[in-house]
Amino acid sequence: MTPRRGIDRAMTAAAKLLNWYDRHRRHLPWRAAPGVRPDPYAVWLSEIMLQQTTVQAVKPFYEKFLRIWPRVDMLAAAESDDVMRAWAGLGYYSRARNLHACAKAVAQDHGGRFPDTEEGLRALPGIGPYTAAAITAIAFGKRAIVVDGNVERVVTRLFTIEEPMPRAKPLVREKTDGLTPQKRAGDFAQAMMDLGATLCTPRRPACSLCPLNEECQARAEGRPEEFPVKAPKAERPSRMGAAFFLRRKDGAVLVRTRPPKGLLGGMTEIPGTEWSKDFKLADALQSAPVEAKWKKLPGHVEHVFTHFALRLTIFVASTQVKAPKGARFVKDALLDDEALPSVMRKVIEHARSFEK
DNA sequence: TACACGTGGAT
DNA sequence: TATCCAAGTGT
Repeated sequence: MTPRRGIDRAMTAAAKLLNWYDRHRRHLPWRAAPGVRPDPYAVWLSEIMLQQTTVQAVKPFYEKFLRIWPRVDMLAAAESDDVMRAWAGLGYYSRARNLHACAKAVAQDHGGRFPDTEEGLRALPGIGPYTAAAITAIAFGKRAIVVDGNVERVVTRLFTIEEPMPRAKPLVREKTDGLTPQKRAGDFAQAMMDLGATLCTPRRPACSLCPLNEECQARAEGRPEEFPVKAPKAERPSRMGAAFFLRRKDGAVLVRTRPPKGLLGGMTEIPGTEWSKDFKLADALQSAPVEAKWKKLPGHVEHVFTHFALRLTIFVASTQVKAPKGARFVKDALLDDEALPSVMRKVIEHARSFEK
């Protein structure tokens, strides 16, 4: 046994991980330099965006938001439509509504400063147990037990937790508590996430490079990919529907705003039918927003949501009418600036591809 | 507790 | 092509 081995053995897992983090941390736009306390607003904004969303997808949105609204009071003062437009394309749009509501609450009820306790943070819209713990640790340097999907993967592997998720959450939290150091809890949390994102990956983890490979039970048993154990997922149902792309003579396009809650809540859409399993194409025109000579376009728009797959048939028409109740015309040049979710951008792209 | 809630990249 | 899944929250 070499002296080096003896030192490693004496180090806690947290010390090993922090040592690794100091050398291999990812450099992300929302991370402060080592030793510098980050801006809680930046930490909060990034954490909300990163919920169920990849770092790569978040980066441009984070930069855009920080450019437009550098401080929480400025975001609080923004128009809701502008926030939704800026969020369009990032998904899970209730996050954007809660983001804005949270900014207003911080500005109005907390003097523009984020609460520095988990309890205080947890009371704000869009901040759940994970985000409250993450902000407490990362932005305020206080010890908190931060458990996200990365931590779940790392910890279930370290301890070969056989109980399936999410039932194992209390045990994972308990184990994470045991690993979390008193100091540098924020760095520890980010180190766990970096480890999960770069080495302790869902498939083909790079165990040989892992700073915790000597204490990992799953690695010792040669089956890291078997963790975390998850219950089998229900299959994804299919739904169908139609959308009606109407051009006025001046080129403006008919759109409407979806109801504030639920799927794509508050976002702009091309008017259409309900999306259902038993959609009948023959009945589609009954749902057209105006009477017109609707022409069915060849092909379909396909889009996959988390819990169902959608196939839309697109109808197009051109008329000179007033916008029906609840709908409005948008100049073609301004259409792309609307709060359009990705599925609606596909609809527009499909319709445009058949023009001229 | 279980389900609703987006999107795009990786395999 | 199909499936998985990525720093979860709200109901």
